[in-house]
Amino acid sequence: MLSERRLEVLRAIVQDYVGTEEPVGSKALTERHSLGVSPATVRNDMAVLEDEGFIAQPHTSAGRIPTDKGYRLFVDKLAGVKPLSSPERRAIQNFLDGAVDLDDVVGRTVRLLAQLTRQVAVVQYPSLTRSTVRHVELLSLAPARLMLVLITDTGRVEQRMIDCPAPFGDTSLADLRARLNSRVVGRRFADVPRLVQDLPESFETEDRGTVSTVLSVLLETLVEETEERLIIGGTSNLTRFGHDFPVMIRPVLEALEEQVVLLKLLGEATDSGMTVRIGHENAHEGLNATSVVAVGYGSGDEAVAKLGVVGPTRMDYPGTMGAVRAVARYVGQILAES
Amino acid sequence: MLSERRLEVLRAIVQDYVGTEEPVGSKALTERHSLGVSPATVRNDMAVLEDEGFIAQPHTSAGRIPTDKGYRLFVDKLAGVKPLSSPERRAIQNFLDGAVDLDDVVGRTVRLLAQLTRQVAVVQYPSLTRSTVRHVELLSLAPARLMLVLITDTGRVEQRMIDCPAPFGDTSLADLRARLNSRVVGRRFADVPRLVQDLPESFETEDRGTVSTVLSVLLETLVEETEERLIIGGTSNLTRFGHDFPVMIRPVLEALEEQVVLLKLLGEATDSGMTVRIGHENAHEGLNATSVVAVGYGSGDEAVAKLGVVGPTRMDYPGTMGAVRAVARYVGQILAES
DNA sequence: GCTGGCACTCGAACGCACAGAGTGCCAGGC
DNA sequence: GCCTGGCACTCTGTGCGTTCGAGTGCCAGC
Repeated sequence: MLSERRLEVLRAIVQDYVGTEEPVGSKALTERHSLGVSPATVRNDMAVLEDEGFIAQPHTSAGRIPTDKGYRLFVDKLAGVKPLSSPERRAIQNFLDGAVDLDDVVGRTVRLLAQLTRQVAVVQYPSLTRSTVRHVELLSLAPARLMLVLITDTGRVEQRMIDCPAPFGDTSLADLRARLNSRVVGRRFADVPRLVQDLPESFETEDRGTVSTVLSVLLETLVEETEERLIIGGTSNLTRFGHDFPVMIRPVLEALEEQVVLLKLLGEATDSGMTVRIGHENAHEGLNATSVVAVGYGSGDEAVAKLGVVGPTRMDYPGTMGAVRAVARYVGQILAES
Repeated sequence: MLSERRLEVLRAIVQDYVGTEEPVGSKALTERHSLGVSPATVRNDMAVLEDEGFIAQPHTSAGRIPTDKGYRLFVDKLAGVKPLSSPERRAIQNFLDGAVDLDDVVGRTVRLLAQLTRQVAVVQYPSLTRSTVRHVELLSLAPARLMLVLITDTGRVEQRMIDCPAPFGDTSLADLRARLNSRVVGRRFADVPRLVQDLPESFETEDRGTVSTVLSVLLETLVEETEERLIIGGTSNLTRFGHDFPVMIRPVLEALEEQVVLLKLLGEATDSGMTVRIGHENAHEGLNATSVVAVGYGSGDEAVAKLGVVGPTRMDYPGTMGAVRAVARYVGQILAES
């Protein structure tokens, strides 16, 4: 186990490196932090930290920079989550309160998060899997053409066109609409299939085909839309990445364009609490030079989706974590209110 | 007026520079193009072209590169639109045919365009202004709470919650729904306000407040949603921008994040035909080093929205224009079918 | 176990010379 | 009048050697 002072040295190295973006040497360390010991002592400590793999030298006779393992220790043991200042909190609340609908909430959230952390923000739309049904509507557009509209408790609306196998009368339509709603409103998506499976049987033979079609489209929508959407923002912050950045930024932009990658990334984050993945801890190769800070958010006590930021491993972890957590909370509140 | 050969020299310069990304000299030009004259002659022509402002030298004793004005002449007079190969066309069609709904169409389009041109693609959602109403639906969620659903002929769906000033009976609701639809279905958004303005008068006094509320929400939706949405893709292509690109790419990413800027950009494009804005022709400062190729697309003969690409001024104009035009056409077809 | 001292290493910065590409201009030929 | 070959000139990019300084590792002493 590392001594108290060595941990302190590591913390100082991380803080300085994050601030200056340059390898930090023993002399600079003692000057900028009151460690109570001389540079020589710090050098010894650094040698140990390097042996243990927490820091590294880009080249002989340069200062040290933290390794992924060093950041990991920093995040786990040395850094707290820095709470936002109250002006900041007020600003968040004001900004999010102005949102008019779900798209707007998500859009504002991603901009806010990007601005607050000065990094790339990723916000997932509230998942349908854990949502409940607020209303199902069936509209007749033509004799054999229906539109299905599905409204969730998080305000999301999905619609689908349905071509019926046979013309479907207005009374049957009203009937189906009423029965559907009485069974599924307030229920979770996951429960819907079970709740509607026997519906066709209660209709006249001639209508059963259409009812089945409608149900299959409904179920399909539930499944398809479980495949989540997300939006990203603040990509221009990538330009502050580092000196050698053409080579750094390319794979990151590519990874960010692959929604699949991002969804997997957020999916890997634990449901409760904040997840920080540092450098090579990220499965995706293009993100090996980045860290991801993610957290779940939701309208109630349960997370319905996740949000987070992607930035260089050399990031201000306490500040970033504080911002991410605060934003997630406020978004949750907003969703609960609407 | 420039002689035929000088134009030919300009064309050669543009082509070579686009290909190699390096200033092109007189010797290289004569070697790679059969101009039928010697380097010395080409040098004289280049001197003239430079006097006229079509090309420039980064520094004395370097080759020439085209100026914005040079690209402008190239696009206007020297370059055709390069049609896509038929395998490419088939690929486009297959890719777009797989789309399941409007979001999917737009999403696929943007990816396709980015891939085809290897640049940043921008696709605007079909505008509501020129759309017509397919259906208006009113749902009663609670005694004094309604949901308004608006469906357009381009498949777009908008919904709004409405809190009524007074409870609203089911018969009144059905009545309002029927009258609304009979007046506005098939009509253009722009005409809707005129068509519904006298509706409240035909209802009982106690319902007039609610009817007015519903109408005002409807009109509000029409106006609000005229504020268009758009999506972008292929930002990682920016990394192929140039050598000195941190400084180049930053303002571009920032501009791309400002939806307002992009909408204005597309809005400036003429409705019919293709618009090419080169370098400083773009009003936005951050895009002074980029060119924008945009074109309208629509389900019928009229454009309902625009799409295009943003890339370095040093781009393959004929190829890009060909891809943009082809994609716009196929998207139009897809929209017309659905 | 901490400290000061010291020799050593290595990258960044600077100056310099050189090669190469490209130009402008001029005199001569068709 | 237009094109061409030749030539001197002007740059930039590159390679090389030197210097400078930050930072290290190690050691002897407290």
